[in-house]
Amino acid sequence: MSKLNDDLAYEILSVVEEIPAGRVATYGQIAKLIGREKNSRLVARVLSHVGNYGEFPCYRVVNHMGRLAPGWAEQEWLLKGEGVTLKENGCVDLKKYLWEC
DNA sequence: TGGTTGACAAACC
DNA sequence: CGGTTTGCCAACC
Repeated sequence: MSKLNDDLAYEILSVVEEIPAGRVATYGQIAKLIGREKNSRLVARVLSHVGNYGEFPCYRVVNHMGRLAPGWAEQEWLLKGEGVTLKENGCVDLKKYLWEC
């Protein structure tokens, strides 16, 4: 196992862990925080691979449109449980719930 | 070794 | 916000 991959996952999860409840962050936001703004896909890839590795609130991470992860219905309920409302299209109100640092 | 894919983003309409 | 086009970079085949 490459330590590079593990370290990247650690950085991502470390940021994800700092996301407050009832708030969401975009992949680009996290990618920038870990120094990989151009590589927002890597963040998504890692999160998809770890799933719920260590009870990390990866469900608070959405894409730039506020769209949730495809093939993951549970994420919607989790966000609702935090007080995040989703639109009919399934997009989060980034104007209100986007995490600002 | 090299082309395709992707839990994406920014720019444009 | 929503579709379309382009760009980026690592993983996958």
